[in-house]
Amino acid sequence: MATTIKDVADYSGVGIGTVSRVINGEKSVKPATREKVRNAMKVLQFTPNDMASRLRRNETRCIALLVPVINHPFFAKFAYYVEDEADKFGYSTILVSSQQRVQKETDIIGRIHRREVDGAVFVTHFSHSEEELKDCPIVSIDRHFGDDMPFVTSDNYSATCRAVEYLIERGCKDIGYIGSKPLVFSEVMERERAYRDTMAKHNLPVKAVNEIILHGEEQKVVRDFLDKYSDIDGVFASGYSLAQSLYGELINRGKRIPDDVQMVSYDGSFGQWNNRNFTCVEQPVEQMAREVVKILIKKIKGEDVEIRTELKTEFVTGMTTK
Amino acid sequence: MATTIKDVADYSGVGIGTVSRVINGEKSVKPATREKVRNAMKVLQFTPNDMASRLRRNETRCIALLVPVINHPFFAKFAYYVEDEADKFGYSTILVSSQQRVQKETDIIGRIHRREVDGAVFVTHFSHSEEELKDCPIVSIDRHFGDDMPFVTSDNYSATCRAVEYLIERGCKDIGYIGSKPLVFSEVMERERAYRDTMAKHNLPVKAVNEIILHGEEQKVVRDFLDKYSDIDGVFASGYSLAQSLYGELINRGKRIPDDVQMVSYDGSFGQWNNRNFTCVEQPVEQMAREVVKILIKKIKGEDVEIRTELKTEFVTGMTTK
DNA sequence: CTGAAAGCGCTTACAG
DNA sequence: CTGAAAGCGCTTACAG
Repeated sequence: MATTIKDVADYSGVGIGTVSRVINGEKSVKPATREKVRNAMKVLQFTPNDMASRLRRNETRCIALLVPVINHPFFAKFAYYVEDEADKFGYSTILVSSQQRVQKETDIIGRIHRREVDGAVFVTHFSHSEEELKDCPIVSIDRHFGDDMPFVTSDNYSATCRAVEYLIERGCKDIGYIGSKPLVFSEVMERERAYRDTMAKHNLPVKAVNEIILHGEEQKVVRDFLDKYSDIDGVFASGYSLAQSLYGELINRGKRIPDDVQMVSYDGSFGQWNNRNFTCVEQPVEQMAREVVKILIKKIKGEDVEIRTELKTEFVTGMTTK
Repeated sequence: MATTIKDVADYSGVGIGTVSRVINGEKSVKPATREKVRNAMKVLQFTPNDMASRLRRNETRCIALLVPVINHPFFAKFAYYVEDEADKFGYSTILVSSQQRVQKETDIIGRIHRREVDGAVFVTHFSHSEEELKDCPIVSIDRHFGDDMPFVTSDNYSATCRAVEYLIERGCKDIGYIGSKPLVFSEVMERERAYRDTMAKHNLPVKAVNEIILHGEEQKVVRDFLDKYSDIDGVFASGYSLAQSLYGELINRGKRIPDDVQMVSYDGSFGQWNNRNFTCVEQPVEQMAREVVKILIKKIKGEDVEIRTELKTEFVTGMTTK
């Protein structure tokens, strides 16, 4: 049996309440008593049992982080900062890769209900009933789940306008758009709208593909896109994986980048893993992660939070445009 | 207040013990009773409280995963499979990126002691006293911490011999080695030994740099390496980040790969993020992750486990060799 | 400043 | 097959 607060109390000749007070650093303990207890803890190598205090306090000090996949540069970087920020507040982060399975997402809601975690950060695709989500402290990235679930997003519309305008400035006339359509309403949809609006404004033809794409299917969609619009001289890719696939496929088809086709993507600069720099709209991943954690913790504590938080992207020029 | 087992018991007119038995699927409950209880649970929207059962059972059903950084392709992929495998056994995975801070590593040991997690998977650099590690269910990758801590590794020595032999077969005469020296004894050290042995066997000169390198410092070490050994026509890089840096720096210096310099690396194929394929020794990341989790769970349950588990790598030829 | 006691929501021998 | 009771290791009014 591990040593408990009771053992420490007996050893130091005080009550268990006093030991608890020392553990929790309450100042209402007489210094002499505190020392006695501290000493006993050291001698007995006592470590307080978290499970017990959690039960008593009714808080787990854990949050769940749900991402579609962790081995993807955007999500990995995001996870890195979520964990770091949560840690600052004394929260642990439970990692869940949904692998696009709705079941794993729903599981998280169960984990909140059964008090395995206090709340969750959702980066995902699926929809969930408002009923299920009721009273669950969840904050999401980009997606809207019901009216009172907070989310953090980036300036999708204006950033995409800027990116498409850039292609036009660089001389592109036939600009394609390739994106992945989310399953629930998401700010990501603003990207396509921005593209269409910009094309309309310049009287340029729309060449868009925007489908539901699961991870791993990018290749096929990219091929279909290029088969359909073989004459493009510019393209906006809504997401890193698509941009990667597109780049590879364009090279395969003998296109030179940026000479024959110029590319801009939403997310594309993950320097640590890739020496190539795409011209891209860079999301403030770190800031988004830290913000989402702060909002979640406020929500867990029952404080009021903003429903919508929009953060600024940065436009980064790289080797995929002239 | 959330509904508890007591509410369910009252509603269905049974004792709380019986409700508990139904929750845990014990077969010793009369079907009629079971139905009554099930119904009550549904009506009252009861969800069992995990914190309580954990305390009572003295198990958290959580493991911690410690990696130096999560936003690195090897660790991210590894994390993906660790989480997936742990989930199969009903365990949640708490993610911790140590960011090379010894403090965060030591913290994990504290988390085990205070029963926040049942055990941990360690992928890391630092050393810890045997005292601290005593009785902690921890399984590591590559590193040896004391004699009774199990670890999973790959066939570092023979795989590196094979890789260096390959460079020799391809005509290299001046083969460099660049690696990161771990802070505690690690199987990774076998790579350098393999390189040196192979060079000796062929009477070729040793041009090795093997330093303690923290993430983010690769660039500098690579530059120093290339300054010192500017005449190499082949190089073995012990790790993905080093290989990436090396590749970039060689290109910067006007070298053509593989025409001027051929490269082989340990880890280098992370297709999902990188269209370039390095010639490399590919570690069985998935298998390593699943194995490490299985061993950890056995250890948590007090079963006997092998101290050393070696898994086979695969040699993959790519565009960095002739 | 501190102790005795109740209670967090479960599980599990024990007895029937 | 099932209930009453003890107990997991803490925290926290309450009373002094």
